[in-house]
Amino acid sequence: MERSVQKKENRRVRYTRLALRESLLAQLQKAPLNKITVTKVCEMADVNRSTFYLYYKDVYDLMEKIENELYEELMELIGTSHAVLPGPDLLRRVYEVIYINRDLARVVFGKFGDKEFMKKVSNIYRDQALHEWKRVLGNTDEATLAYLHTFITYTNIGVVERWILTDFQETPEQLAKLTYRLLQNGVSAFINKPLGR
Amino acid sequence: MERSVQKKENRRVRYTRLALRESLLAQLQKAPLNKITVTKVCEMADVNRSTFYLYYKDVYDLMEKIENELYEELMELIGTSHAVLPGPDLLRRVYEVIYINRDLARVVFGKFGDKEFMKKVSNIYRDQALHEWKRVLGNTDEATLAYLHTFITYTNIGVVERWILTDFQETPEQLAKLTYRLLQNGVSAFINKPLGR
DNA sequence: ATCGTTCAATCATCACTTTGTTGGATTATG
DNA sequence: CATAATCCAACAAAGTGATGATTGAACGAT
Repeated sequence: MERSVQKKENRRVRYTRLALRESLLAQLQKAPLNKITVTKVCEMADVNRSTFYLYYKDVYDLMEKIENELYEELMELIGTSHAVLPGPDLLRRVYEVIYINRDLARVVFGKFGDKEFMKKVSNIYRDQALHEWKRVLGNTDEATLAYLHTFITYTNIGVVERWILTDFQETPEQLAKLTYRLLQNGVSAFINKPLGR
Repeated sequence: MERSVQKKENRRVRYTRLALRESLLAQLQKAPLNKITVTKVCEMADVNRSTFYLYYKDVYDLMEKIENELYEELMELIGTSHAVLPGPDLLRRVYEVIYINRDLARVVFGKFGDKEFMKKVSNIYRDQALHEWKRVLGNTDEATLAYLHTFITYTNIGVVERWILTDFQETPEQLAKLTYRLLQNGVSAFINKPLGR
């Protein structure tokens, strides 16, 4: 019985953190982050404001911490991939994690969510895949590679955002296939004719 | 001589608006919008705070107004297009507008910029092109069309963001070609095999 | 178990800044 | 000159950080 990472955080501490977290997420359903004050979050959470500052710098900091939990989970999945493109299998697993956390995802990626976050997630690929790209695409110049990465990232972001927006109509499996097809076709544009500035 | 929209704004009014606008943009170079207060904007602009509230609700409102100027300009270009894809020619003209306004664009799309804005711009296509898509793609279901639109939007966003981030290395012409190639190839994925949920 | 003891976690209160709003004085424009 | 635009200053209300005091969970001794 020794989940090493799990620290022996006080029941108090865990409750406080959870209360603040839930309060923020609840309020994000009604208002954008910039309209949500530390005071209001603490009121709803029934936690003293000074306690809030003990853990977080401001509401943005709190939001970041919440996001990071999802991020870490996705990181573990993606971090091991070394392909040119995220394969349909990896995509499916990523989408499954998002689906499982869909209550959180709706808020994080939703109308009032942080648009930067998804980009950060997609960037996990970058370093993993960079040298693999070079191998396949030959001596393509840096600028082309950069646009390739951008293309992969944003196709992913767009698909996922719409998926969430339309309330997860497709299965992770179906969405993975769709994304992969988009990526394959887009990338072929690079392979056949590099940017050649 | 009757530019109907142009109202007969006072020289004073125009100056006040400009001062506030420049002040905000200046501060956005150093801090995100949520750290910028009305008070500070007015100080730097040397405009009384009550005057600020005469024109804008808060800093977010001011930012929105600034963005809308760029938006209107792009709107005029894009609003007349009816093709399945934004053609290389239209893309070039759009990129040229962005290039001309690159000082503003850097801030709007930059590190502390509003990520929603670009999406809004890209959405101008949507309504224009929707029925054209149906014509070309046959009786494709709504979901597939939605993803098609998302794909077009985000490819565009990604390319432009990177373009700005890397300080406008390519010419609008070159960038238009690149984007068009990406879009063409991606869309072909839809044409050949619709989503078929 | 029950009791202290200890120390982290939480709270109550402070001084300060920002926010909207208002009424009236001042200034610039047409 | 008339008046629209701006400034001034004063206000209550709200939000912010930081302080030192208070509480309660964990633990060893009884």
